[in-house]
Amino acid sequence: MVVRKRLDYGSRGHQVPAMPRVPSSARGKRSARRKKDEMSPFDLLATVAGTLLVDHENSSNAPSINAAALTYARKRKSVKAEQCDDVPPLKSMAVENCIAGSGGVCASPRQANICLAENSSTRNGTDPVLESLTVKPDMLVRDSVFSCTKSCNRAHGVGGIPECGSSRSLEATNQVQVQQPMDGDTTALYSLVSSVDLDGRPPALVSSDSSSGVPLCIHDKDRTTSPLCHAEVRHAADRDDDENSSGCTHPCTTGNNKSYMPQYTGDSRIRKMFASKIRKAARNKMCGEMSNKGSKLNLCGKKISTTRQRVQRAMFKRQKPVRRHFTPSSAKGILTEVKLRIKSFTIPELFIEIPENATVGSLKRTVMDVVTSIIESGLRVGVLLQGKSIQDDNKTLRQARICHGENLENIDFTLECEAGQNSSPGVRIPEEMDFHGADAMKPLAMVKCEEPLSETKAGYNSQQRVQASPNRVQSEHGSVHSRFEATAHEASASSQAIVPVASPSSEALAIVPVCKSKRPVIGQRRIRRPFSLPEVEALVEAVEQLGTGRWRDVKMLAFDNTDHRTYVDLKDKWKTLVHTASISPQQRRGEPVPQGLLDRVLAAQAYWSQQQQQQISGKASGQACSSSC
DNA sequence: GTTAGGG
DNA sequence: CCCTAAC
Repeated sequence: MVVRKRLDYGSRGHQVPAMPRVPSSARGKRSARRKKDEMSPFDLLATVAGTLLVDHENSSNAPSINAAALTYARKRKSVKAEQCDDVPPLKSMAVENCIAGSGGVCASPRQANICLAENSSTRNGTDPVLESLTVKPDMLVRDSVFSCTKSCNRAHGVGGIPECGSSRSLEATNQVQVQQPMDGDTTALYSLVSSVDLDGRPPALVSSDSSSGVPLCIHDKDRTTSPLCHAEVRHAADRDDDENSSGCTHPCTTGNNKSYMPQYTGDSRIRKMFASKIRKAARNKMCGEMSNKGSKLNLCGKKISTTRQRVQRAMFKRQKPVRRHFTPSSAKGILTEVKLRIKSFTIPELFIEIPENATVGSLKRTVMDVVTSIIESGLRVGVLLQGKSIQDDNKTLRQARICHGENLENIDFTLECEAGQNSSPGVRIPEEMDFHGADAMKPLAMVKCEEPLSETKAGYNSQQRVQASPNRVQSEHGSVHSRFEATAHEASASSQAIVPVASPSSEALAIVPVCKSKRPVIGQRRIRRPFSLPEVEALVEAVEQLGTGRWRDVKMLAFDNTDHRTYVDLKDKWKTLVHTASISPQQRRGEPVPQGLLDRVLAAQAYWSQQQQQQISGKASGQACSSSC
């Protein structure tokens, strides 16, 4: 039943999560639980997989692949396990590298950006998406070879594993050479890779997965071997899983998980940052997409029931996006697992103001927050085939020949932040940063460094300093760019240069990614833009004419051409003006407002309040009268 | 979409 | 400035 259900689940019946998802808490503890839970499903799956393979006409190679996949999965876990003994040191190293390599992506230039996003505390290596993507088939193959060799010798002869040139596999570099076990099997390999890498599923299941997924695309040469391999592999996997998981797998995945998607995990810091509904919405949206993708992936069918669920889970999420693009092939009835690579991941340049007393930790957090917010604003995926961007989203993968192994290596993906996509290189000044009217001419001082910062002030000031400009490369890392002003008052401190924000507490450091796009990034707090004297005058005058309670009209009358002042802003400003006028001059802060103006504020406030009272009373009396009458 | 008011 | 309730 279980198996069947799973089969039904996947369009091809290939992908079913072999194991019911265990509560996260439980998942964490793998070894004990795993053996018990996984064994039976595993057997079932293996059996089914074997059947499928046999039935499949074109799946001659599948078996070896499957076996390889299983082995791989196992190996990843158990690189250090006993099995490794058989494997030459180099190989084992290679494997580890590979494994780590998945995480090792960060090492590459491309991932630098991503790494940036990662939580510093966690181990750098692994971008979820990248990681999954990075894993190369070769690795799988290799591993599979080893394991297969060991467990089933037949696989060797059959599978084109031999080609894998084990020697090569050693590639000292994290880059794993892609070795195709057999020609034409690339697809299979890819499928294996993906299946293996995919969400954290137990290795055991992998076999079933691969078998299910691979057959169509792969040309299996020896069906017979498959069953055997499966069985053996499986066992090996079982054996090794526990140990392995703790060993190799762990480091990579764990690190990845933690580091990579903090935003989704509910990092308190981030939550704080995105306190508003909009922000939450944005995050939910992202998560929702992710989950959707995840489900989709599941449909695609990868079930690796290993002990590493925990670890892989994260990977799964990451991979989803990419894999998702390949689902079309499955629509045709063929599931093809492919290895994907992220050619580039562009994150807008970050401009962050750093308080002098900032700590490394605060800087990291700041960067994390910024990157998180940027990423949450959305990512765009681009597909490159042989370096050429594929613009036609409606083109089927088959049309693009993406589902065939020969072209898989030519496919790359790019990730771009939606927020930055429209922005042009260079400094972008958000709409909010635009200066309208007289204010624009004022010298802008980023921060009044000379001025002692009250808590509030510090907070505000610190908030405005981050600017992100996509695609822009800049050498001044960590420097603060004063693109906009914080206070109208004096430009003395530094009207332009990079001025560190003197904030009393590094904690006050807040970042606001700035996007040039007119539409502010969702969830981003607007920069503080104190009302200038002319603005205050205009406001007072308008209110004197229209009264309080007609803020929309006030806006249209006095600030119609000022986009960054909403009627809510005007209302708030009036509120503060009234308050300011009602307190002693010594208690007032900020740019002083002429007493004359404040007097007018009070007068207008009194007048219109009275008017409102009268209206209310009149209304009430009218109602009373009417009711009484 | 506005307004009002608390944070 | 943000957020929300209430219109």
